[in-house]
This record gives sequence, C-alpha cells and structure tokens, in this order.
Amino acid sequence: MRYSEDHKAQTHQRIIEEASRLFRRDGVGATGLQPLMKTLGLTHGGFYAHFKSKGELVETALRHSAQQLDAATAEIAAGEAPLAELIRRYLSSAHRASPEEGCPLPTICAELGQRGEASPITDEVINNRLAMLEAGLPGPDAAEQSVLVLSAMVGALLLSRSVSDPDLADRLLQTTRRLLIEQTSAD
Amino acid sequence: MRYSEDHKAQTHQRIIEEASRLFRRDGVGATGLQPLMKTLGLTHGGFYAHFKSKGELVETALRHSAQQLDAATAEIAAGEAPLAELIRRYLSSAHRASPEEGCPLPTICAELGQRGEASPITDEVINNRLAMLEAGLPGPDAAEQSVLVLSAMVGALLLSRSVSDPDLADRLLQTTRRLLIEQTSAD
DNA sequence: TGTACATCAGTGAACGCGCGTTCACTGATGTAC
DNA sequence: TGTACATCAGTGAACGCGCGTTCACTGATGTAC
Repeated sequence: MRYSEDHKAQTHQRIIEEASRLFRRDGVGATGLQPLMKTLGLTHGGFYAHFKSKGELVETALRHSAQQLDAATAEIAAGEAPLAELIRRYLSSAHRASPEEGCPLPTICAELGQRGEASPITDEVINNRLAMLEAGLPGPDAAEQSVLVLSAMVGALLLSRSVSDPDLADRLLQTTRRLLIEQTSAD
Repeated sequence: MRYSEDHKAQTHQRIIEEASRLFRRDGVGATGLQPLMKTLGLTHGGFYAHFKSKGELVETALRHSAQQLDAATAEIAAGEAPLAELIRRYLSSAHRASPEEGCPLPTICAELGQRGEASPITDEVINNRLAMLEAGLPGPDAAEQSVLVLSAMVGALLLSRSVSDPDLADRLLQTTRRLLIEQTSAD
C-alpha cells in the first residue's frame, strides 16, 4: 500500500467526522462533497474510494453523530441529578451556538423528514433519547413525560437558533430550561 | 396591457400561494423556481416580472404563510376552549400529513436559522404564536408557559414528521398533545 | 542488501444536471386618432 | 367604427455555477526475488 498501514482507515474516519459536523451545521443538502474533501486537504475524486455515494456517507455520519451524543449522555448519567444536567446542557447557549457538535435532531429532522425517505436512524436516535430521559424521570408516567421533555428540548433549541433577536433566543432557551427542570423534579 | 385588468396581480398572488405551499412542504432550497412556475402553467423567465429575486419571494411567501396561520388561529380563538383546540389541531395527524398547509416553523426554521441570515419574520411569527398561546393560558406565569407550549408543539410535530415508524410518529403527537392539554387546563 | 514489480489512496479533468438569473423576443390587449 | 401604435406579461434560449459521480492517471509504498 501507498501509505502507512492504517492510513486509509484514518482518512475514512476523518471524512466521517468532518461530514458529521458539517451536516449538523449546514444541513446535508448544503454540504457539498467537494468543499468537504477540500477541508480535509484532499481532492473530491478520492471520496469514492471510501463511500459508494453521498447517501452512504449521510447514513454513516448520522450514525456517528448519534454515537457521539450517546457517549456524552452516558457521561452525564454517571454524575448526580443527571436529568437536570442533561436538560441544562441541551438548552445551553453553548449548544445553541455549536450545532456542529451537538444533537443532530434539530438540524437534520426537518431536512430528511418529509422529502425523500425517512431513515430508520432517526427513529433509533429518538428512541434512545426517550429511553435516557425516561430513566431520569420519576413517577409512573415517566415514559409519557419523556416525550414531552424531548419535544420541548428539540423545539426550543430549533426556535432559539432560528431567531434573529438574541434576547428572544435567550428567553426561549432559558424559560424552557427552567420550566422543564422544575416540572421534572417536582413530578 | 396584454391581459385583463388585474391579470398580473392574480398571477403574482398565485406565485406567492404556490411558493408558500412548496417552501413549507419541500423547504426553500429544494424548491426550484423553474418547477414552481411550471406548476402554475408558466415559464421560468416570467418570474422576474414579479419578483426581484428568489430571496424576495421567500420573504413574501413566508409572510403569506404567517398571515394564513394567524387567520386560522383567530378563527379558533372565537370558539370555546380555544387553547385546547389549538393544541389539538397543531398536534393532529392532519397537520402532520400536510406541512404545505400548516405552520411554517418546523420546516423553515432549521433551514433559514443557522446558515445565511435569520430573517426577522421568524421572530415575528414566533412572537405572534407566543402571544396567542399566552392569551389562552391561565395563571400569572402564562407568558413563560407559552414558551414551553410552543417549543413542545413545534418539537413534537417536527420529530413526528421525521420518523419512519408510524406508531412512534403517532405516539409523539398524541402523548405531547394529551400532556400539554392536561397541563394547561390544570394550571 | 538491492532491484523490479504490484498495489491502491489519492489526483484532477470531465460528464450531465438543475439551479438562479438575464435578455431579446412575441403577441394579445388597451389606447389614440 | 376602423386602423396604427404602444404596452408589457409571459416566452424560451442562454449564461455561469456548483452539484454528485466517473475515470484514466500517478507515484509512494510494501513485497518478491
């Protein structure tokens, strides 16, 4: 082989990681393969030595985002008051400002949802998030509450990111955060 | 003029209405001017007799969607238990199945939010929705509750539309609907 | 150890396509005489 | 009332561009002898 032993595997991984970031930041449609490869210091032709098509990369990158998210959540779950901490971080200004490192749901859902085909990965991500929330929720209706909490978190983050007035953006995030934390600890 | 008196005004309106539908259904980026004009039985060149650019149409069509939404909400507000009815309709299967006739927030936000510039129209739409919800909410913290309710509605609709398993889609919609209605009437 | 060869990750030009936009034009209508 | 002209909504070819994808190639490396 041309390069050192696992050079190809490393490049493969670098493509996935950068794609995972750009898809979340700009959306899948707005992320071109040419700019993506250029970012990695490569030319676009080489892409097809790694993936059959852009669609395959989308699938793989989305799965990568989901794994990354699960890892971050698991870390939080080890601490104390994990649910409140999870809500706090999800609805933080940091998460609002860095979609490329955060939850793929707000950015990706609207785009992949309606048009084309809805990938079963979305179901998987949502079910995972629901299960994690449910584990932290008290009471017999934890399963149902988890749906409301996830909806509110995704919705508030999405709205907050779309707004041009920074005060409104903060208010959306902070109010939802406060009410959700109150509500889930009081239950 | 070539055609009857207000022919141009009619065409102008037809472009806005069709664009308003397609932008909500497919997203702004995925809606081409050429297919749009073809749908109306026109050729694409004529578009620029009506709008300066696609961006101007986006602005206008979004405003149209917002007005349409306000009109529908005002109608509900005239009936009894308007808040519960509003939540019920927002989180209905009909709304899930017909994004082209519904709320522009889930489809449009993710796309227009981060990249490019966030239009102040989004702020306007969100502020309007918050005000309407607040009017229907009891208690002194109606303003804060309205933020949670809107976030949960938008989030649940978005997630429900992105999912491929119809049972999960229904569960997201129905659970959020039931909990929100319970919560807002108990308050 | 030194040379000849095979491998294959990455190169970069080229493809067809649809996009937003421009522009010279057409031709049915309303207006002027 | 009948004819000549001006208007301008809509036509359709053309533009440059970036997209996803293909493909003949290059050249540094590992392997065989």
